[in-house]
Amino acid sequence: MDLDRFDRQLLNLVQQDCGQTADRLAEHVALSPSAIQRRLRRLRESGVIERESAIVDPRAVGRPTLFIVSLQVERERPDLMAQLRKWLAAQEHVQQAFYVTGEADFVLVVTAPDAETYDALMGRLVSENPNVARFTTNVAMSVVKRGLTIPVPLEE
Amino acid sequence: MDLDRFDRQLLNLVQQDCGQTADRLAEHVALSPSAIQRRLRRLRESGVIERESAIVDPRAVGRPTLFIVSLQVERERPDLMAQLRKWLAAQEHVQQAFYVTGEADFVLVVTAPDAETYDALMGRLVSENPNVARFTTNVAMSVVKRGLTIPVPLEE
DNA sequence: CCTGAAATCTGGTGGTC
DNA sequence: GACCACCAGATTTCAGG
Repeated sequence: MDLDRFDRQLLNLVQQDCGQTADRLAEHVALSPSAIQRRLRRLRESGVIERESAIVDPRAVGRPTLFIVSLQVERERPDLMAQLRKWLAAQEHVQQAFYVTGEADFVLVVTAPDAETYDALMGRLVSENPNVARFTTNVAMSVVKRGLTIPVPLEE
Repeated sequence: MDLDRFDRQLLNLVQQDCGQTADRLAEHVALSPSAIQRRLRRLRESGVIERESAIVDPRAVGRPTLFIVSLQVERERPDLMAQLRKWLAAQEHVQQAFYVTGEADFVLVVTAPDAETYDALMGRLVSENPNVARFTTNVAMSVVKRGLTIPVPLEE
């Protein structure tokens, strides 16, 4: 699917706020509201817009602590690697998981209400995934920025 | 602001999909649609729901590469620390930035269309922020999971 | 005071040019 | 891509618990 200038503008706007009406979006995109709606629908159906999600304040729901985890694994067994990926994806406390180059093999972003919950999770991680060699934890003392926004250039 | 069982259910649902109608949400929450709408509005106005955002597929917009960066700084100068935070928050390519304990001082998640763009950004990081001592980069080869969802327990 | 129900009104959907 | 008619959902108001 290729995106023209209008689609790109829409993507930038909708990443900031996907609750806006088409009329409101039309103030920025020089397109009629119905054209905007049709484009948004196409973007959703084609999977360019993966999901529309509410971002909640962690402090408000009593889940304040974020942990950044670097994970080293034994890479010999492809089946265990697949299992680990599945395991990570299934854990609700694991917000994000990346398979990376470098010293670490995976980098995780984990939320937990407290250190005990986090410890329990990591205990299960190592006991249920035999190819996990070791991990190091960084506790987030403050969140400087938080989002999944991807800047979309208007011209390719 | 304190949240009852219904609010907590709503937050979990709306983190998965904030485009749902109140009727649809009512199928899961045992509340009338109008009660749901009022609660959602309150959650937004009180800041429990910070933002509602579309999540776009990085591949679809030609910005496929994610970098995980560990940053070490000289911590002597509080003013420079504040400046660095501001700088990070202002960079559109910096999706996330955490101030952490441990070996690293900051962990960043950065998007870029290619390595050159990334290099240029990091060049500006060090030249415009004199207290940046060093950084190490991990390139994300694959994204196992990606989200900002916080599991909200129904009972406090 | 908060929840559920009815009426109004705004925004989204599909056809057509 | 814009215009128009139709319908679904959101907002407001009111009654009941």
